[in-house]
Amino acid sequence: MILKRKFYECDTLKVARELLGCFLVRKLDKKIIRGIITETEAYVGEDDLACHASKGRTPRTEIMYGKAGRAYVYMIYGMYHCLNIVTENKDFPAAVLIRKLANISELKANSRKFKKIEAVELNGPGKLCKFLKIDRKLNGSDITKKGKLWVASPRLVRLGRKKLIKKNIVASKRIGIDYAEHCKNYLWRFLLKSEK
DNA sequence: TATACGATCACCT
DNA sequence: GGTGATCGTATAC
Repeated sequence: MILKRKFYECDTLKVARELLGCFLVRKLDKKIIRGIITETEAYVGEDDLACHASKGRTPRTEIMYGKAGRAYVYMIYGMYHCLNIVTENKDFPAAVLIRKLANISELKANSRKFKKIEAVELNGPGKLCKFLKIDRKLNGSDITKKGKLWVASPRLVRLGRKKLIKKNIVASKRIGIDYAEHCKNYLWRFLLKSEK
């Protein structure tokens, strides 16, 4: 089931946690690629010095002030892109950075089922965007509709998987934000431990 | 117009 | 542990 706008319109830390275990799905010309989200980070409001919106509204951060459930994609270090999903209410800037995907699989045009791609590991926002061909053309696109990019909950959620995931979430400090003063110590990075 | 630097990654020692 | 690649963005002039 595709995640609806309402899912993203609430507390960013909650959304960051609940995205763990969900599928990120990318539709390309000739195939669909998906993976399970296993690492996220929350960036919340102008008071969060690590959040791009800490400097207020700019052309770049405007998307974070918009409605929830849309993609915020930006270029970093001149060579990589990062994918975020906008959360919370209009005019409150917040988003969840998608950092890692596991169990990458693809559905080819002439096939009926997803096939796991063993060789690929998308551990890191830059690598993830590169493999899924996510760049700034997708900035602002609606994640709550089956277009080029969306998020779906795993089928087993109703059978108790949700509780299992909750028990396996680890919180830690966010990566690469040493400049963010006291905010760098917030435990706003969430990882899904291996369920083995 | 000029400059400094980053929500990264691969490669080096 | 450290560094370079590479360019959009914010900020200073």
